[in-house]
Amino acid sequence: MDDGPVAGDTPTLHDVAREAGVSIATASRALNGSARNVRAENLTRVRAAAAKLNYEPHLSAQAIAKGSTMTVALVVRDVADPYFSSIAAGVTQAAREAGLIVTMAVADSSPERELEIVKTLRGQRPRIVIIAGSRIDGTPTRESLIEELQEYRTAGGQVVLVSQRDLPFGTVTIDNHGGSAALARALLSIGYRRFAVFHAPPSLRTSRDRHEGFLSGLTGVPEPLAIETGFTRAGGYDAARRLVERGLEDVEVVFAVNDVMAIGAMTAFRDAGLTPGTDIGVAGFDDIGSAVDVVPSLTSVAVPLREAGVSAMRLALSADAEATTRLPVSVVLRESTPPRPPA
Amino acid sequence: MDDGPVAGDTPTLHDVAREAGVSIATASRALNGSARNVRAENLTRVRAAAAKLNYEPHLSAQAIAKGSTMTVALVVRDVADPYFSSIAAGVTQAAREAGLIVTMAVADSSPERELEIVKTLRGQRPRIVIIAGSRIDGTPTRESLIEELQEYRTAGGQVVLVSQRDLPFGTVTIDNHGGSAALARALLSIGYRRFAVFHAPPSLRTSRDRHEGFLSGLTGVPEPLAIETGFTRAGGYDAARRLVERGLEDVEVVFAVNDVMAIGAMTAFRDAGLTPGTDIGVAGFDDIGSAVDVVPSLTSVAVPLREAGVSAMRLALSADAEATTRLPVSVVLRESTPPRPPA
DNA sequence: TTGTACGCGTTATCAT
DNA sequence: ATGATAACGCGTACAA
Repeated sequence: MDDGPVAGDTPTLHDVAREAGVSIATASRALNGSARNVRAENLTRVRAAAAKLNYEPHLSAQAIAKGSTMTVALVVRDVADPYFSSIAAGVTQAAREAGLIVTMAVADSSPERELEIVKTLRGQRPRIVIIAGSRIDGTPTRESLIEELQEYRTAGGQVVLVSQRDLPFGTVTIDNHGGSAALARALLSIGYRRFAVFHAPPSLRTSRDRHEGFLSGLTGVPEPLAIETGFTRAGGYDAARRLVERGLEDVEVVFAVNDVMAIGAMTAFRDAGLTPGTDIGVAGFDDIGSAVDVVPSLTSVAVPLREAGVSAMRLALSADAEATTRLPVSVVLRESTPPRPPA
Repeated sequence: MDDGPVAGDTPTLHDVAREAGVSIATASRALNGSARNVRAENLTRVRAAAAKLNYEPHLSAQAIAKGSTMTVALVVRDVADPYFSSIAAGVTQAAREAGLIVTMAVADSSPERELEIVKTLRGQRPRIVIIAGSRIDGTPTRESLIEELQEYRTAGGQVVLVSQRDLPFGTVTIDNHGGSAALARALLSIGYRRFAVFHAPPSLRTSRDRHEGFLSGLTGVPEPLAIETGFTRAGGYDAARRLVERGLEDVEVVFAVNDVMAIGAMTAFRDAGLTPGTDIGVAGFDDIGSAVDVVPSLTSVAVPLREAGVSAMRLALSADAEATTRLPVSVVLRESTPPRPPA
């Protein structure tokens, strides 16, 4: 009658080996390594012992022994934002399928914070680093960040950026420019001629691309009115309020560079006594879940966010260091931009 | 002129020590341990060397050397759901303040998957395990899960459950029962008398608590009509459709046990030609962000989700193994339940 | 205060 | 096929 390990102690490989009556090396082989090179009987004995002791290998120990981890480090701007949480969902799903563990850090829209995260993240020695929604465009930390990310590479890690292009790393982009252009053409085709654009500061690359893409899709109409504001619901609300104060004049439809801005704008219009869809058209970008639940339902450009997360992982696992995946988007016309009869 | 470590190699403490001309032990003390016991000059030398080499300590190595990690393992039902992503935001924020690393796993609404996750998670030897939105009520895996979680405890880890009570672990609950009762009283006070409840199967504890709480708040009115459906937007849509098909009869207001269900229900009513708020009142629970952006804006019960995540971390760090934090909720009446003049 | 040496749990190399 | 044993990178007694 053996009394096993001391109560309250987590069993180690050593305990399993002892329980199975084999050496620790054989136990290791039976559980993790090349199971082919171990006698069938010992294999079952070890497995039985592991099950009996409820043994789980110590990942950290494995990591330092093998010289590499099973970790993918995910950095997002804000988990609570449906945009990023959808990407995170895709990443975790793909990571699970690949048997990897996901660690998550939140950058809070701060480039400094982001740099700090990426720095300390190195301590984890992640196999893969995925950064979603960074705004490293034109920030003073840009160079340092690139440098820091290079180090992961030389250390054998993969770096993938989501929706951040022009950097020497694997990249998953969504076709912001093309999607906005397609939206512009769609709105033209159903009769709209006078446009306004609610956009964020151009240093935010996503906003700039969508803005420019929209302009490129407009032909033969007056220059749209551009209102700069925040990339948030509050920003959209504020821009709409300013537009109303200044006088709608002949603006027929507003394109907000993302859905939450568009939804905020709709609420602002309504607060000002205007009915979105009827008095003024509204379109967004992202096609977030609630786009179909607002009234009127929101015209938008559908972005496969979850797919973006999955693609990021796929890219990282492909070991193709600087490949780019561009995700297709699709225009979804809804009630917020009803067809407009020619004047 | 020294040539430092081989290019492409991640510097170790050994490299730092060599660069600074001290022993590994001194380098270790200077960077992490008791910095008091090292001469000022060596301290600066080591720090300079670490900075020059851009050294980051290998967390896995630290973990096995110290015998404990800096990891908090977060298990959520679905990251893409705003409910859980808000909790996750709170957890990551609090973890950051405590200098801990968050790993995230998604349980996909499956108790089996949840058990599997909790099992393999042990490999991480997390300091803290936080489980949000489990549905371990009455499932066959319940006992195994409890047993598994106990092991974390005996291994020196902390376990905290969010919105899951009656288990021998730290718990953060939201006052589902009380909040629903308060909502019921509020609706009574503005004139509603005939109710319907859209709820999920009672094995889902959250749904059951909200349902029962609502009933307990109703006095002197007919038994509400109860429609069982899924805990999702689609479930809400479906329940509303069924209610309409069956005939609204005298139902004046619907309470859906969460907001996404309520929003789905509103869309279903509208699809059926009814105007929510006017033809039928609708109320939800959670007060998710889009509650103010739907039309009519949704009456709900506000839940401090982010706070829940923060509280879970606080609880875990307090080392008070089985304490319970109950988060207060508050009724928010909006346009979806306009005051109803007495008949 | 500093350095030496051992231990953490695992994998991998090398004999056997 | 199996068992010693040397790594892996770090913390920390212990000795100096």
